[in-house]
Amino acid sequence: MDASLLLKSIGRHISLAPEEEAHFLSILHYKSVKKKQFLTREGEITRGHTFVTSGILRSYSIDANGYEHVIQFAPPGWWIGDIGSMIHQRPSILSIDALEDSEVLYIAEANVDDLYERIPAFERFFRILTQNALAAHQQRIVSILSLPAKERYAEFCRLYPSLIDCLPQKQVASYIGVTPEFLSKMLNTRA
Amino acid sequence: MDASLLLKSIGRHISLAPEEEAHFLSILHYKSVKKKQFLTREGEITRGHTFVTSGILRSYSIDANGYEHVIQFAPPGWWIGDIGSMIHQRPSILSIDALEDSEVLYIAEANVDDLYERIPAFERFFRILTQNALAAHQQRIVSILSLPAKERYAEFCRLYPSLIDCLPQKQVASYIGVTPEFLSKMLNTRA
DNA sequence: CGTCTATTTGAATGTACTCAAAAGCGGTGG
DNA sequence: CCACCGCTTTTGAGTACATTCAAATAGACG
Repeated sequence: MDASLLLKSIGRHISLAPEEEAHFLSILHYKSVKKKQFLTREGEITRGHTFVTSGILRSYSIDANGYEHVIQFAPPGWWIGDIGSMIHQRPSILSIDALEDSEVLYIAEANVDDLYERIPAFERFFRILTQNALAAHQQRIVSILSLPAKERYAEFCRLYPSLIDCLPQKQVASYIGVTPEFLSKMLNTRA
Repeated sequence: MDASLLLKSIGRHISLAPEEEAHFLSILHYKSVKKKQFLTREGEITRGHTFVTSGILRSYSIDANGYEHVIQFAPPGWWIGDIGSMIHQRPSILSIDALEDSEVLYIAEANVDDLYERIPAFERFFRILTQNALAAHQQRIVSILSLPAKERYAEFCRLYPSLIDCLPQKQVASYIGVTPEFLSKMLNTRA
């Protein structure tokens, strides 16, 4: 279990005393998620705060017709989860699975409050993390409401250039909110 | 300037010593925003964390065709702002104005970091606040991507029953992502 | 009362979807 | 190493949900 990426990410916002770091590492769990395996299924309670160290995961909802809608992709260095399920301890409305063989580290929800008590700096860390996520979500809502499909695609390419060439087109279509057929036509129609 | 609603809201998550509360109140600014007046215009840097004490505000983006898209409504007891502009101190992509004569309290962005230093409990308060907002935004993205217009409207009615009968239909249409004409037809077409 | 904005209604249009089928691509096993 | 299988991508025809534009009606406010 290699927590170096996670510690580096934390170190960008707060500094931990050696014993604090040790305690943090002691409550960390490791999990391997092979391609197509689930980390969480819709209806389950979320496992906790999950950080991706390798591979790539996605969270998505399933609509009344059985179609999937991707809410987030999580390459290494990103956190993923159904935040509503996490904070209210209610069944998840999202499923999370792996698009490639992946590895994650997570903090069980049961340990999170204790972590905040012991090491208040984590309040700050997760505040910053959550504010960044909120800004991204807000931006996404603006895009979905304000931009036509073609520009939502362009924006996705701009924001996540490294994801574009490692994701199946079908997944990108689902993220920007169009059918795979429509995205294909869009990309193959000049002008 | 009546901060009782704000203090009550804070008290639900953290407790403050009398001198902490006094310090907090001392950095609070009051502003009246009359109907149709702006709190923030697109392109400006956000004023800071803003809490509504009376009236109702909305944040919205304007697309290439000049159409408005409502991101959030803020009745009394709610916070509002362009979080991206706030945390990165960059120009706002949202405009915020008042739908009714309103009053807000805000903390200037310049004082926020100092507030976190002096009273670390505010790290916790804003962490919780932001997590709740993130959960709501995530839910909204799921709805926009997964539900047809009719059900997005039904969900809005379910989530914000008190807003439905105090908002012009046009504003609700903008929030759920349809034109006012279409919402009108939707509501006047029996099943 | 007059003005301004919101809502309704209608007709024409367009963006994106559904369904179907063919073609491409990658992985796996014989 | 090639053949086959499953999944993704492409392409096409028909359709639907939602938009645009226009005009009439209704409400709210000074």
